[in-house]
Amino acid sequence: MPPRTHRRTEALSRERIVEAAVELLDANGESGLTFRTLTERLATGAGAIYWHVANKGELLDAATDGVLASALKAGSPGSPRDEVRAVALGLFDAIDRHPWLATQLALQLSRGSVTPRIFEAVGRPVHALGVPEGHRFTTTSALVSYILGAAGQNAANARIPVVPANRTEFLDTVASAWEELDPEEYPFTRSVAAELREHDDREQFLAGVDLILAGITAVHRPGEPG
Amino acid sequence: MPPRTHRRTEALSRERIVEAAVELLDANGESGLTFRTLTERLATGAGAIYWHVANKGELLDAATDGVLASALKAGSPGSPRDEVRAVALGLFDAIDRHPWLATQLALQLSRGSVTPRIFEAVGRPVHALGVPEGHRFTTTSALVSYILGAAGQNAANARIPVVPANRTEFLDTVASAWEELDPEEYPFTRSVAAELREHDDREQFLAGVDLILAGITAVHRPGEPG
DNA sequence: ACCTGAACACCGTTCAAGT
DNA sequence: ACCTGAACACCGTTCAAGT
Repeated sequence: MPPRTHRRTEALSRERIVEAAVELLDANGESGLTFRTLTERLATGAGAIYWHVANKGELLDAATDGVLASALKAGSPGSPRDEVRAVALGLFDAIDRHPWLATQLALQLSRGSVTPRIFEAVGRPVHALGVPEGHRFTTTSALVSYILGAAGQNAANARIPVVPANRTEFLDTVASAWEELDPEEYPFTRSVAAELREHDDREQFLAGVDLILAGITAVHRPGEPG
Repeated sequence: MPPRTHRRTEALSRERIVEAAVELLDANGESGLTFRTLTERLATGAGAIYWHVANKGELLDAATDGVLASALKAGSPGSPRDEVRAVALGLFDAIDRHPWLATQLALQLSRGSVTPRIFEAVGRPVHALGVPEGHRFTTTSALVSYILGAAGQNAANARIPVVPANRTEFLDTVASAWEELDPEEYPFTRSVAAELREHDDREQFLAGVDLILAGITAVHRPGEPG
């Protein structure tokens, strides 16, 4: 029996290609996915991949679709507010695990199936919250914009390679830099450096969601507590 | 006197390079800026550009910085709320004019001088609004996230080349597509297609800002009107 | 000190040729 | 029907050579 230097070659398929693409993106970021790394990983030629996938854009779309689907499918047992929070956190955590997702979502939001899926997930609880017709689209858009914007910033942070244990130290460095800023030009940013040092990304993200929820309540159901 | 086929060659400088880069980005998007197009435009060689600029990343940083500076420097005469709106609109319009700016801001927000500048511009009026210490960082972050997220989505839309006159028609196409969605899976998105058809991007953006401002008021100054 | 432009390594994509 | 891998056009970057 000859030594098996490579593991058994499974049949190439669209799924296996997309799966490998996601792994490469997760491991090495946007620039980690090239047709060279992909052919190497799949032990095949470039043409083989192009047989299953039209081009790199389609590959990125498929990767985005897959990851997005699993991010949005979390069950939603609680109140509308809890559901909004759950959907928001689902997207936040997905982008945290797959930083490239933020860029892709921003690029794909305009066209395709991405927008309706996110819209639907956020819009249902918005409706349930009692937001009147004529305001639901705008309200849902505001939430989606916030969620994607905040998660995208977080993803940008995640791209800076920092050992989790050093995160405190990292925040400390940034906070110290803020404290060194010109007091004439940056009085506010300086004054808020201490809050930066102590904040938690996830908590802060949720606080923003709650702020918008409070705004929704204030505008549309002014009688009730936030 | 010989015919002047090219206009007089001005001295190459960092400023002239960055200026040309912005023009190429505005005209043809992210992919419109390459060292080939840039050398052609400036009638020079690649090495000449590298003499003034370390690499493409630095060039993009400089382009971002310049455009951002002019976007944030609008005077602010009114109330804190008006100032928040003015800063938000300034960024929104800048990204509308320079769609590539959204991507750059998202990528650069983590490090560098970009964050403090935006933070300062948004944070000052937040402070003036009466948000108490301990909540200013989170509140400002929420606004900045929303502003960049919403503007980024808008920039993604702007990347789809549509003649302004056809915009109504374009929205109509998207809205019609939404109305064709599976009623089981997308009840909310379908129900909101009509609102999509009639919305105005800029108004909607401001409505989101106002929603967050209402939330801030509700949470931190519960006695006062939104 | 500043500029030229050929050369290099790398990228996405194509395609004739194989099985 | 599916895969191979050389080839193509293009990209960012370098660098010996010029002025």
